[in-house]
Amino acid sequence: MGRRSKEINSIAIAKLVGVSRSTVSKVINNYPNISEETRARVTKVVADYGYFPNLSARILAGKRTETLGFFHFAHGHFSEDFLVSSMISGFVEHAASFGYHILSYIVREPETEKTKRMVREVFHQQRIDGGIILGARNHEPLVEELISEGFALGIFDQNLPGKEEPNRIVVNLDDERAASGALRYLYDLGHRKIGILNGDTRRSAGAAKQAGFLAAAEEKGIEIRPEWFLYTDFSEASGYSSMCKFLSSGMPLPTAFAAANDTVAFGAMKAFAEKGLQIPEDVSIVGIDDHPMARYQRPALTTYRYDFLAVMRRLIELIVKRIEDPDSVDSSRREVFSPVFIERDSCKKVDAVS
Amino acid sequence: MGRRSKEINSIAIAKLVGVSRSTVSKVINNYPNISEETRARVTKVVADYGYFPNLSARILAGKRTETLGFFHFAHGHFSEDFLVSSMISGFVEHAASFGYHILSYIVREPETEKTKRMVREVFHQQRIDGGIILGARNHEPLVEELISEGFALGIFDQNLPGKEEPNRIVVNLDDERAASGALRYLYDLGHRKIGILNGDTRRSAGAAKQAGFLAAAEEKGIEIRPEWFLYTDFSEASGYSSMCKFLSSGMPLPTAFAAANDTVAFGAMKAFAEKGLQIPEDVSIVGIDDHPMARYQRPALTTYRYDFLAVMRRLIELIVKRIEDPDSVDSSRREVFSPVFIERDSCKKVDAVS
DNA sequence: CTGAAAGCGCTTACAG
DNA sequence: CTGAAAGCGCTTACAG
Repeated sequence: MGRRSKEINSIAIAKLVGVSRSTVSKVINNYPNISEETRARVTKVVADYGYFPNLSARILAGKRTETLGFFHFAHGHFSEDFLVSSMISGFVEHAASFGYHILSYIVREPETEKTKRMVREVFHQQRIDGGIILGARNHEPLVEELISEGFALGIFDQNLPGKEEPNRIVVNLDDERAASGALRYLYDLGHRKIGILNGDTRRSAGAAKQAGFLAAAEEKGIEIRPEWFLYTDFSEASGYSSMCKFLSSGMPLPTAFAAANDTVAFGAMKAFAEKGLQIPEDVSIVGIDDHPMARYQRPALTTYRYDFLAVMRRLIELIVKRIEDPDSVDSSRREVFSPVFIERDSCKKVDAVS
Repeated sequence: MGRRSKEINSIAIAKLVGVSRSTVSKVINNYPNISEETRARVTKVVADYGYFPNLSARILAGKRTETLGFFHFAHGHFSEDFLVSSMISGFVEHAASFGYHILSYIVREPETEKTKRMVREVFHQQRIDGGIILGARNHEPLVEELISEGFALGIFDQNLPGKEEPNRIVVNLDDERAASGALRYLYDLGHRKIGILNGDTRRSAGAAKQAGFLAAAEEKGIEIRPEWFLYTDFSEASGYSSMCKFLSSGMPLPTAFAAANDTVAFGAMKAFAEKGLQIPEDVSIVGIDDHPMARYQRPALTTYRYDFLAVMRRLIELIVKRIEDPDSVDSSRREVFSPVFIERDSCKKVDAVS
């Protein structure tokens, strides 16, 4: 009928071998002070009967769950899912190499009581040993609450420069460098009239990218005109609608745009296409991420590549270390990864007339 | 220090309210026969103290884990990861709507003792209530073993026509219909010299697609010449190398190819491009899947869309039903979903000369 | 090197 | 409607 019969337990194994459950347990857990002969006999019976110690009983007796929660804060839109979900495979495999299991969650409305409860429950139930947070805003109350409750958290993309943020492991990509690099690249191609498709500045990445755009503009002595500074929330839809609105405003067009991420650039490119504007003939555009789709755009999008996989690997490594030996990792660890420039076909050289 | 202090437990709650642990438990589990007054008092204290019953203790006492294992059999190549991982988000959310958690695994070498042990352990440890299997071959021994051990399994894409396969829920896409449809489409455009990029016939989808290609060819009275029948394992790399080999063989080119999936088509398109062949001017190609990248190809790939998300949703629904009430779902349930044709730019009309 | 016993935190018949 | 007690299956000091 598909119902499972009972599994064999440690008492049965002990009886079979003719030792105590303590001894079985010690063999299973590879403890010292067991004679080779006993160890061998227990091991054999365990293998013969296909015995697997019950996980819940082990956890209840004080063992770790060896499970990590992966919380993807998605804030209602699906824009990043494609990118994020394409990271999951590598993520799961890397965790597995440490012997850890991955429980995945999508967090759509972190401010909702229902969502908060769901997430907190996962931790408080002791379903996981620690969590990985992706896409949360800076100082997301839910995240701060979990940290204050003492849970082990690894966060991707969160930091407010100058602010102390204790008791968390944070791994970031160098957003400021990517953004300023993108702007400088356009400048070096001769562009002086440059527009920005800015991101969500409530998120660390958004704030850092804005800082990068502005710093490079200032460095090169070019002014970003307010009407060329467009706002998005990092989603393709917002990139599209922002650009549509701008294009139908009748304002003069800059010769190039730097976008806060590739997804936003995709949206803008769609808007350009609908208005009959050719890229890069009529307008250049550069993104950030090297989204899997970037090279399939027409034209292929020039961008900064973020090695998300490497970053996530590192985050897992650090969180596992922290879980297994809390003192081995600073209570407030921070690491930054650098992006790599990928030149493709979406930008052209232009006469540098200011 | 990041170490967690102990959580409050049901004894403490009971003491606080002035009732027994049994009563606390009954309130938590929403059992009847509790006075409204008691229920309210317990509920309040539970909320005030942020009490979450320990999961392991509950499972040990006989409750479900409310967790599903998602096992993606990847067979060593990464070809499908992109597609598969793009399904995970929707998958996780849908499971959440049933109150289920998702534990994800990538299974690379199912024949390895190490892998087998890892997978079986997840079930035997009682980490999950049931599993979802994706990408496994027909009669994959590991899967058959799990079924024979009595675990609840939902399988995507597995069936051998005519064979009885008990004790499993199987959900399939209508591969035969997609394949025969693709071939008929080419025929209707006037193509008579048609090549096939076949898939891995050890997998249900591969066998069914081959049957579909062949059936439609027979129906239309066209012959698939052996040299135009190319073999792949569903991966982009194999599509590419198969096509390269064919193109450098000096054999005459058919006017069109039908590919067992989009990924294989992508590989073939790359090979065409490298040989300077234009699509669809020199050769037409049609895929199956509507891979997220299909519309970004140059030219955009004509294909059959598989609604993977809908299929996975249904699979989850069925497996959850089965777990919660084993008699509510046939021990050998089977459902098939139909693909939808998506015409894009990779095929052209041709004079029908046999 | 081995084992008896306590303990982890819940649920569930059962009795009242 | 409520509670005392057994039981789930393990691990871990502790004693020997």
